[in-house]
Amino acid sequence: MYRIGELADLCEVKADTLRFYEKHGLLTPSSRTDSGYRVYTETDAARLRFILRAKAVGFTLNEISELLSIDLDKSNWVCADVKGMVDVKLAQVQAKIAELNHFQASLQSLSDACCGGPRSAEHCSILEALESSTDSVRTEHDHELHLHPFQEPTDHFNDLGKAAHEKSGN
Amino acid sequence: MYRIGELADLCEVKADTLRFYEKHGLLTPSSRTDSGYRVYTETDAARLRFILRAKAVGFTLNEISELLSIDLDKSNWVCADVKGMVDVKLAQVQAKIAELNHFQASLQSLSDACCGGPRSAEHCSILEALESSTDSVRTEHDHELHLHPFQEPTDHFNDLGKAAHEKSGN
DNA sequence: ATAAACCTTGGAGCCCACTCCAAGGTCAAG
DNA sequence: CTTGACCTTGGAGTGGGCTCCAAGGTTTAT
Ligand SMILES: [Zn+2]
Ligand SMILES: [Zn+2]
Ligand SMILES: [Zn+2]
Ligand SMILES: [Zn+2]
Repeated sequence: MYRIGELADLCEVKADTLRFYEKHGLLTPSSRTDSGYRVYTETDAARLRFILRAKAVGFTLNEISELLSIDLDKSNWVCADVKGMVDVKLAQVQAKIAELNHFQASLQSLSDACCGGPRSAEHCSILEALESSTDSVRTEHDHELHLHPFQEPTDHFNDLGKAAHEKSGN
Repeated sequence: MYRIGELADLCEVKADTLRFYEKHGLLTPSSRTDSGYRVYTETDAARLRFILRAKAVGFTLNEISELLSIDLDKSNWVCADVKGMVDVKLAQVQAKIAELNHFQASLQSLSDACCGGPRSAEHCSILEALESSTDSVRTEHDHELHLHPFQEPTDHFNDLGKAAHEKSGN
């Protein structure tokens, strides 16, 4: 038997969260004290742990509601039903990962092209890339050129060397 | 000069979205007709494209507001500022990817352990894993045993063959 | 002249999972 | 008997990005 704060501490959740789960039908305490305090049994605690484990693998609370009702009525469901839910979620997660991998690659190429230094953002290749319609990103390879405008012919060599370091835009 | 629907079609966005961006200070049309219709210039269109490109690399609209104000006032910002925003976003995206990779691995091991067949969910290893406190997942390797309770000794061979296909739980 | 296709506004609703608040009741220790 | 830690409720707020609605005004084609 736990009061709300005890169960919350036990499962490293806030009491507010337990009230929220109750409001949404996921976890109703088995009883109340005379004064109205929620009283959770060990069974309630097990149900909370189920919820938290399902959350830890990426299910939403709505999906967890479904899983809970299946769990309480197993004989009317088959493995295909349960595995179906997992596989749908898996596909969603994989789709999201793919999207974020796109973001990650784009951000990395923007970051790589920018010197990150104290020079004016007027020359910043990140802003330039966001302004322009092309997908390629210019690398900021012209620092010394700006700082030393009167270069010797050997700077052509520098330019070529730097150019070789540049990432090609996609 | 575009009316709202024209710009929306041009950039494959809904007119509602453009009004939403305006309400949130991201994109205000340069003028209005006498009858109150929004009129967008080519500059406005460029700004919208900036917004859409920033969205495509994962920035939120609030972050895009910041980027836009930097872009309009470049001389008062430096590369470090811009690259900083990109790198913060990059770290956020990478953290989210890491979380989703966890989800993905957990879901995959749940899925792998379940037969996905038409048998009662009473034997489902997915539900069992969500109920139990251990992190390992039992593989459902006992189908034929249940369906054909009177087996010949050769079924031991079947069991071993199946066991070799099983993924080990984590 | 009239219909169709456009445009205007303010505001509500949605998904998701909390999180916080105010105003009060309860309970154990000192 | 007071203090402080706990508990109760309903409801509002957060961030994010739209999306839809109603009730009207405008433009264009026929
Ligand atoms: Zn720079
Ligand atoms: Zn830069
Ligand atoms: Zn099965
Ligand atoms: Zn199963």
